[in-house]
Amino acid sequence: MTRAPQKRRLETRARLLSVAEGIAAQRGYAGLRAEEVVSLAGVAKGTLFSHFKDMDGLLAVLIGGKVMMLLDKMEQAAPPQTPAQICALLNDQLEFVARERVIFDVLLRYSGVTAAQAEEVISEGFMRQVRILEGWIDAMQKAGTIRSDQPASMLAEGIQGFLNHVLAVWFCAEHETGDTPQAALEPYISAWLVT
Amino acid sequence: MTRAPQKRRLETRARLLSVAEGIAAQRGYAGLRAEEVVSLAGVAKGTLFSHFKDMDGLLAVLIGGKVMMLLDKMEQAAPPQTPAQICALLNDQLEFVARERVIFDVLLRYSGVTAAQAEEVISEGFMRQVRILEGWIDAMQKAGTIRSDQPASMLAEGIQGFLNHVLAVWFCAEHETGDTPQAALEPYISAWLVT
DNA sequence: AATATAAATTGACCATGGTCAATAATAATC
DNA sequence: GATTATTATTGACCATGGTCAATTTATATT
Repeated sequence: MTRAPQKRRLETRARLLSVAEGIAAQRGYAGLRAEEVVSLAGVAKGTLFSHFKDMDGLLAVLIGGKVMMLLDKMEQAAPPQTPAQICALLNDQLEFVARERVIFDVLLRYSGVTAAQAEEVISEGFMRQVRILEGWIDAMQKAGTIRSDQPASMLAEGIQGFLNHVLAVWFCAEHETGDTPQAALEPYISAWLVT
Repeated sequence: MTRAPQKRRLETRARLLSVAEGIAAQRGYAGLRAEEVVSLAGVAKGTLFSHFKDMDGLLAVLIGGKVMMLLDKMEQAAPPQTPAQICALLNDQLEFVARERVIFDVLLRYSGVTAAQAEEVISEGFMRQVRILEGWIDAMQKAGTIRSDQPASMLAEGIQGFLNHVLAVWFCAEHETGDTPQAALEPYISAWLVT
């Protein structure tokens, strides 16, 4: 049987996260160095890796937190009534992920449908997003403004696919094309949801 | 003006690739170690990185080669006439990518719409695949078996999005769900192409 | 053939993530 | 409060990718 973590451990973890967040805010997530985090947090290197499986694990917690905040906002907003409004509500999220390739990478890696590790805030966020989308879509289906030949869950997951797709293209194209991910998303969503 | 590469360089490159391919065939792409490749190829470490930007660059060339072979096969096959047949033709590709997460990662990273580096076989493969899909879809649109309210190019790119989506889910779920990527793909494609 | 210029390769060197036996701090038991 | 068991932390150590000034090899020029 595993015991609850001691107070000291929780404090250490909080310090590591807060330091890491500070660095990330300044130099970006990709700019995080294990050495720097532990030195600023005043702990040894091994401690970091006893709290997080690896650097990606740390990133996942940081990024997962941000995503949760964005989802909170999404949930509070008035439900969309058109595909275009769905896109508008996904704007912030798209903008956040588009900021750094490593965000996209981490989200894609840890956004499992099934949460294996407890620490994986990301899986949770992923599932939560699908649920939100599903709710919206369900309401729109009942209103008759979009197709109803497919279950809402499938349409919702499809939207996540398109989200990832436009982001992938965004990063691959190295921002050469003027198209933002937001602009690229709309046609897909519209075409996906048409009656 | 940059000169054409000398014979020696081409030989070295070929040896590096062949050695790397051998190791990959045995231990998987993720099992490639720079030290091992150069030692088996009989060159110094720096040589490898003068031929390829980094290990991912080497992987990209190896994987890009395989993808090209799969595309050859796809091109030779009889054009599909239903969404299900499209999926069937994408089977091999899906199976190849599903084999190792690192394949998916490399493809996603380098599958840019615009090829920056000459060496990026992957971008080329990516574009070629869209063209093939576009050809199929165009024919099916003319035959009236699928929707025609969207340009073939958009539908083709959407399919690539779904491909990546089911692969992402596949790797995230750690193969827990019995669903293969192939099985997961079909509903999306059907729903995407319906009239 | 001797010399000059450019291409190709080398390997010592560094940066960074990650490990793990040893130690310190905390909680449980007597 | 002394003893034992468990949890938390430590930091020397390793693995691996990647760099770059120096060196060797090939090509052009005289």
